[in-house]
Amino acid sequence: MKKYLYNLFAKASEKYPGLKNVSLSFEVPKVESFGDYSTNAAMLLTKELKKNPRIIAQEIIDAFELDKNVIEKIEIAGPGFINFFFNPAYIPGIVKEISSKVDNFGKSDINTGKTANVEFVSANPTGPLTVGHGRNAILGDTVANILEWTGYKVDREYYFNNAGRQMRVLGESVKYRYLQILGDDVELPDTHYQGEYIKEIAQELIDEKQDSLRDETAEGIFKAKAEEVIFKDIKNTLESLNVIHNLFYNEDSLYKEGKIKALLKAFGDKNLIYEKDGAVWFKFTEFGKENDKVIVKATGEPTYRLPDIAYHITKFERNYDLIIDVFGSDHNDTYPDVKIGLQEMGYDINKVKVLIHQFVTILEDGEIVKMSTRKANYITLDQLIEEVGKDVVRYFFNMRDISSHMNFDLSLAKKQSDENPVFYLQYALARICSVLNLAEKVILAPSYEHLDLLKTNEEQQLLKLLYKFEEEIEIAASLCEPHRICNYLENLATGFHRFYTFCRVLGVEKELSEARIALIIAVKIVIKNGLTILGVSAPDRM
RNA sequence: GCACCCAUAGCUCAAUUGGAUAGAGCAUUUGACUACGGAUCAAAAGGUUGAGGGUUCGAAUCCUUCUGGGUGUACCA
Repeated sequence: MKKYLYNLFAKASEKYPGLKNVSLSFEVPKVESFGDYSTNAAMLLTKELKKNPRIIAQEIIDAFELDKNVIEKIEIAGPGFINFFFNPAYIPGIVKEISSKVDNFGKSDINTGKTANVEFVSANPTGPLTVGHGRNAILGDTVANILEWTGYKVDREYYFNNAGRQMRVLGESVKYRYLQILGDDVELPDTHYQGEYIKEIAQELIDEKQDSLRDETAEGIFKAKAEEVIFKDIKNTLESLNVIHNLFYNEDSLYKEGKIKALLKAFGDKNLIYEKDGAVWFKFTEFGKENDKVIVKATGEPTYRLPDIAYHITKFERNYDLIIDVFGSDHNDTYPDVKIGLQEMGYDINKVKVLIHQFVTILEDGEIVKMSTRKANYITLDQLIEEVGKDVVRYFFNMRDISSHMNFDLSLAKKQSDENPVFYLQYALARICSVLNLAEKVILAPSYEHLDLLKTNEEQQLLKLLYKFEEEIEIAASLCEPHRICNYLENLATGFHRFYTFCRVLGVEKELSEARIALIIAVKIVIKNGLTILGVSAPDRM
């Protein structure tokens, strides 16, 4: 319907040239009596034309070539809105379109030919993934899905660092546990990783090598074993959420390929850095930041900023049209530095989109569960998946705007009650499938010949929702906001349930019945496609 | 102190990015199946969008000053 309106305006602008300068937009009014779509184009022209917007609106309407079979009525309302009322017989056409595209309905080609890189999770292998990582993982993966639906070719990338201080501490932690199991009287310092998983890794080493590792350094086999085991666990956890990265980028390769040194030299040539107290500092104060920051420590080791910038440069060198970083809010102070670095190296930082999601607060019986990997008093992502299931985890993390602090009430999620929107959607599907099964038994098939019989209020509302699916995906893609898909699907399911209670599919006259079968098949396809984007399964029964 | 984010119905959250009368679910109250799955539907009630000021035809949304929360503010990543 919207596409039709755009065409209508494009033609009208030949007769009414003022329209060419308007950034045209159509909205579905909140109130039904304001029509199916509405535009504020006339109001946007008031300043330019210095005329009453209602007069402008009338002039625009006069320039239209109208087909009464498509648009029944046009009204000017309020301060100058132009409201469009579509012909009810035109609206069911969407059902036919859906039936021909099926799994591809909702896909568009607005970004075909472009490539995107979505970097997410990127946790260093120091411990199991937390619930916070879960939000990150689901957000990144779903954004990637949405981008793919608009035509992007997407790489899902995981950036990690298996060197550095944290990993050293990890190796030491394992060695302490190893010695403890062997009966040595050593204490694990507070500063080290306290989790049970450390003991398990130590036990594995004992099973494999007994006490022969007593004199090995913590940096050697202990660290290596820990990394191997933990990374495998991380990948397993992600896989159980259907999150699969196709690229892994190790920070180490930046050093091996000399990219760190080269970048440092480039910064030097551009006079962006200086030495002080044996360290190398970047002049962030010249870019409005409060302090300059160290990028190479006195020990000669870079801080994370330098490799982060070098890493992002590789993304530019790999020619992505869109570069997305997914971070938790604890990183919100670091990416501006990276952007400054990139900008000074001459890269177009508009290609970089940083998604900062807020923290997840876990509530259990009304109590807040605080989380820290090192102190090990957290709920792991694995535990969460086990408690509530993959579908609920994926849906819950997707359904909120990323900028909102999210409360995840465990006791509530465990209940799996009707408060859970996942079941609401899946129930709609199950109902549709059930009706379709019965239809088959009485030898009724969908027919697209008499769709104009779909004219009750409930049917028309449902049909109009179907039109919006593709558009919602496009908006969700351009804003990187997966929660819009959830909102849309819940609306669609409501529309269906309402239709279901007021309109019988079976047991009415044959032509109407066939048209309604066609309608619910279309609804089923759209719900299924929506759930596919979210990574939630779409069962035929439940 | 400074930076970023948040504040909307009793609770958890939306609001087509500046649009017309701010919407859902839960909880509360009241209705609806001898027929396609009642994990459903209909209706009532619930609001000074944290407070004040500004911008304009029009503000939950933009600017500003407060208040209250979150996250950072390392020669950790």
